[in-house]
Amino acid sequence: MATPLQKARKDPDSMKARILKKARRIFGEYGFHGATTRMIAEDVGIDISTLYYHWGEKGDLYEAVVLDINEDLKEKLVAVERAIRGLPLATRMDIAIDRMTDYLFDNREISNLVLFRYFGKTRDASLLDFQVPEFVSEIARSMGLCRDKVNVPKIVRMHVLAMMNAIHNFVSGEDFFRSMLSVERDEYVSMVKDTLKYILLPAFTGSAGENGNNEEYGTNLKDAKTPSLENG
Amino acid sequence: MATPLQKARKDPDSMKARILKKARRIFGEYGFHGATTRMIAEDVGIDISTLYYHWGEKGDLYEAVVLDINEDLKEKLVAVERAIRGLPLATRMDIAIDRMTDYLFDNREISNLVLFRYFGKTRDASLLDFQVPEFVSEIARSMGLCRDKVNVPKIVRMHVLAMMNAIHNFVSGEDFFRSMLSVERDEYVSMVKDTLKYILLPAFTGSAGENGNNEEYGTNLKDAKTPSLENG
DNA sequence: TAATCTCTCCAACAATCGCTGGAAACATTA
DNA sequence: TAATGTTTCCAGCGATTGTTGGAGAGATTA
Repeated sequence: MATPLQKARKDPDSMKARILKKARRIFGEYGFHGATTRMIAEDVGIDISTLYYHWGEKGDLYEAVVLDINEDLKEKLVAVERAIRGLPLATRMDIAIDRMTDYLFDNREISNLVLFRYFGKTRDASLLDFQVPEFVSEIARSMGLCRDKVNVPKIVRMHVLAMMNAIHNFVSGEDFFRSMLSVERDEYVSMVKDTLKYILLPAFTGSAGENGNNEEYGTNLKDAKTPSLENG
Repeated sequence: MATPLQKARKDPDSMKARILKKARRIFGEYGFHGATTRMIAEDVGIDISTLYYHWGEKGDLYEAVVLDINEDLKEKLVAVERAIRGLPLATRMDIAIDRMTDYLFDNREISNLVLFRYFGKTRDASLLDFQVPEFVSEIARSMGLCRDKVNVPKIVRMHVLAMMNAIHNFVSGEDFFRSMLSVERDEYVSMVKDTLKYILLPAFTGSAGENGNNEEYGTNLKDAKTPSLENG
């Protein structure tokens, strides 16, 4: 018994998938209340009732969008984890920042929607009460930021949140920040990466550009075996 | 010739000011489209047409709200700058983080509205085309993060953006992150401060908890005379 | 062919949106 | 007191919102 979301992800050419794709973009740009079902339907090129035929209420479509990007995000995190496994901590972070930044710049709706979920509220609270796993602990483990692989300390989860938020902010606020700094797209992207590394690497690896020797993070962990996201 | 906003800020007991205060909170919680003029009027306890009598269109009220929090933010930055002037860089950052975090936790709508402005769009773009000064260069100067006091380099402005965004995120996302971590309010606030310092201090001052000896920032700047925000 | 199922659109619904005209209530001035 | 100006509310406007019923078009099955 496949859910509508599973069907859509299985067949990307189906009408369900086409609607979902546009819905991601529009919900991401305007938020839940800023987006209208008519905007989405018009973007797909279909009548509005066709949209309702496939996805039901606006809230259901929004939930599908959130779960959809969550699935994409998880797949990407697994791929990044595989790429950095076994490398020293500083290298792991360097690569992870590069890859996640590139990926999110190519899929801006993801950052937009994550931030909307963090910071925005809905008039009808019951529309947003569905649960979405947040991966912070998994990221902490795959980065090797804590020794205890079962129970990730709260403060470490805060550190991961700070990292992820920093990336999402620069991706999602691109238009605003770029016009503020008067830079082109390419220059902005590389400035984002530089800034993220400038700020994050020293904190987690000891000093900028070098491998970790911080007493809490670093040395003993930089090539520690880390558990996998893939069986979650 | 005083603008409505100036009148409201001058007399905090006036109806204009009472409406503005509630509007800050509701626009901050729900965003421009999520908030309705009826919600605001109901919150003040007045009829909706009274709101329109004082503030005109919804977009005008929203603009007044944004300019209002901007003025508050500027005043706070001036106060913080005065408190940290002349101190070593690490101390400056430590105090600035503490004060700004406390202030924004006490005035969450500010962080909410700043983030909405960065990441959200409006259906009618012309509603948001008013300009708001962004203070990034002033913050960079008052923190002593650059030598050239006239022209703050773009990469330094990016660093300031990263700092400010990190604070706004934790303030604005309090509900979400707290339920994610299962912590009480007080514990969350102190975890936020710890995390901000853990991440930001090493990058800007060389190593955690110590004064700066970074070759770009730090040494020569930690007690440099910095220009003031007050005459802006 | 007839019947059934899947899909798409047209038209319209009630509710809510931003917004306004005009009448009261109140305060100020003459 | 009378006249004028300011503030507030009631009632309602047109437009847009989310949402639905029902009629077709097309493919599949009987």
